[in-house]
Amino acid sequence: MKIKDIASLTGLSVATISRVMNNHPNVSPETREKVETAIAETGYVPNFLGRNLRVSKTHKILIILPTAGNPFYSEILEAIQEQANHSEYTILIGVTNEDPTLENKYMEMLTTKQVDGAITFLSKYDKYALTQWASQYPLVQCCEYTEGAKITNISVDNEQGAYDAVSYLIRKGHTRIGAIRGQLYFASESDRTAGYKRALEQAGIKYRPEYCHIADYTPEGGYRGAKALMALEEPPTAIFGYGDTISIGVIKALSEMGKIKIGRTDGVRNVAVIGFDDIQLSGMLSPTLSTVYQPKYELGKKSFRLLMDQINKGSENKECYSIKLMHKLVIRESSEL
Amino acid sequence: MKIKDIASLTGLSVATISRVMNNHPNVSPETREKVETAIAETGYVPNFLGRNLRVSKTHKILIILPTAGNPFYSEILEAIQEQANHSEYTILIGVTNEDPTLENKYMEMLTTKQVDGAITFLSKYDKYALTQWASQYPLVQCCEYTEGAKITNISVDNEQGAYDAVSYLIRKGHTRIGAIRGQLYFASESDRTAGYKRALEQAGIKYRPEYCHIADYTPEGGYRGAKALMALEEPPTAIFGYGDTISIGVIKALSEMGKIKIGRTDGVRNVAVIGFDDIQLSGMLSPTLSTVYQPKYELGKKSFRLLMDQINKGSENKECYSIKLMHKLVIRESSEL
DNA sequence: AATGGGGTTGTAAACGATTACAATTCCATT
DNA sequence: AATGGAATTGTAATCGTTTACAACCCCATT
Repeated sequence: MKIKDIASLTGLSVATISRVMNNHPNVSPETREKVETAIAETGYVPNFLGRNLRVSKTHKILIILPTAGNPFYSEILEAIQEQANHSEYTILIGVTNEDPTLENKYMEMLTTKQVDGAITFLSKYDKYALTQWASQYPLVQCCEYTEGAKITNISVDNEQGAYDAVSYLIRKGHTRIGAIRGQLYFASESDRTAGYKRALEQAGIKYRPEYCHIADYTPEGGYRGAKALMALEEPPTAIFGYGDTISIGVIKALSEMGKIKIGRTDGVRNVAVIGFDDIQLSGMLSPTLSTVYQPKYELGKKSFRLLMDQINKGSENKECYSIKLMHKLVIRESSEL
Repeated sequence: MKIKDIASLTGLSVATISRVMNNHPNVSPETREKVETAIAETGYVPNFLGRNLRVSKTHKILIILPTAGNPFYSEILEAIQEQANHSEYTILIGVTNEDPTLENKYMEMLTTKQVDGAITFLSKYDKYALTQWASQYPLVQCCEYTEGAKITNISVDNEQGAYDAVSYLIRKGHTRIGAIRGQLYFASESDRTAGYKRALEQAGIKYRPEYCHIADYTPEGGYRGAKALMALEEPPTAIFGYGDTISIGVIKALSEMGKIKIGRTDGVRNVAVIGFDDIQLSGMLSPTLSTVYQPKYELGKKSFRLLMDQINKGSENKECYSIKLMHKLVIRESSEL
């Protein structure tokens, strides 16, 4: 069942059928009526392969994620989805697992016209390559940025967020503050490390490399990281996790070791924990997790909007925006016990 | 830059270029060489819109999810992604939020040839409509099934899983067992309820409707559900959550109310909690969550394989399979304190 | 009655690839 | 030298739409 069939069925031309399908104004009410009943009777739906080729649009956008498991991304994704549902766009998801081959494969979907644009959550691109991509295709970078690349990006101020978190711990009297960071893969990470160091420095605390542990952005990573930190000769009295998923594991490890206890009465001091992201789960842990809030809904919504602007604008006027949204330190129990 | 450009550049015909692109055997080594260098020099990549129309394939498959936030789905998705990465297929994700309009919109992507097949995680379809879809397009139903529909589906035995969990609680001496279920939307839910009832009945415990609370599949849902159950005149001594995300909230609520305490010494009996799914987080809670394990990796992998079989098989031989994978009761701390 | 113009419809050329089928070349065989 | 057949290449149709342009009809105006 194709447009031609409807044409012969109604005795009209394919052009007219097409006009009805696309709500073109110049169709007489009678023919429109006739065509619509024919469509309804036959259950005809247009083939997008033909349409897409003709108009050179796919109405699909690609979301490139480093990993599928992190709830932080899921929550942003949810916001993007919501926006997409209100538009005529469908989202496609590509997970790279930090495999450069896959990263390229997904970017190539732009050149091969499989998608109209992309939102990437990666940052370790070559800045020249990235600028090149961004100049040719609708593309926005979310939660990350690549130093020196000309591309629209949107994120929080990770340096300041980390600074705020660590400064808070210092104000609470901590001087031995551990950190559990990711695999050095993201710009957001370097920034958080910079903020961590700045806070220490400002308080006159010297930075100790052994306090900065490298792990996955997973509870398991945080769990192992915390165990390692606490095994040091002089273990930290507070641990800053670079993601809530990490801090979940930190809390688990500390609880297990008796370094965290709710309603403690034995006089021992609990190890303080602070995270980053503020995923939904954070309020549901015991103890609830203090963390740096990222406006995930806005990050997702705005990314989508920025991408749509680029898509609709066409190739002229290719200016790039670099947008910072506000983070917020959220104090719950884990830093207060 | 299109195939024609490469053709004129090399002085060959488009057919030959196409043959080189698709590794057809009948191309002389010299021309192949010549074409390949031309392609490399110009950076030509084929336009998939043209190709897709011609071969009537998109190399995309759609995953239809009820919600984006549940880590249970994320973990299955991860498995599907892994499979897809090894194939030439890309996955597209549609989240319905239980909006029937969206459900239809996504299913229509099959008829409009936007995707080659779909994996759906929904169950409340009209069985005739679903049979109709499944007979016309590659389609598999994952984690759910629709009674009476002819469609390939794969899931665990939810009835037996719930039965095992509740029976275990009964063996541990509990007789007042609460349940927190979802919004009556999934077949898996009805099945779990059936298993819950069967276990009670077999032990001679009468089913009390007020013990069966309805909530969202979220920590917040579980949190509120647990508070409601504990507010009953005769509160339950154990709570079975229909998903780990629910049970996370249950644990939170109970901890807050002092109904769960790790290393309790006051002689009070803790309320037991058990979940369903076994998401990665479950081992990272305090207390760790006892639950019914679902083989998420296999569910994802097998779904993808089953879909590929259908896609590759074409329209002939449309037989449906109904596959049950094994669940497993995983006992951790939350049921043992 | 001729003219002009708005509204409606049709004709046919795209879009960029793949692929039957036909045509050509090249060699070995007779 | 003529023939046949395999290997290679080219021609042109095709996939299902959209859309510029042409064509037509109908009616009001002159």
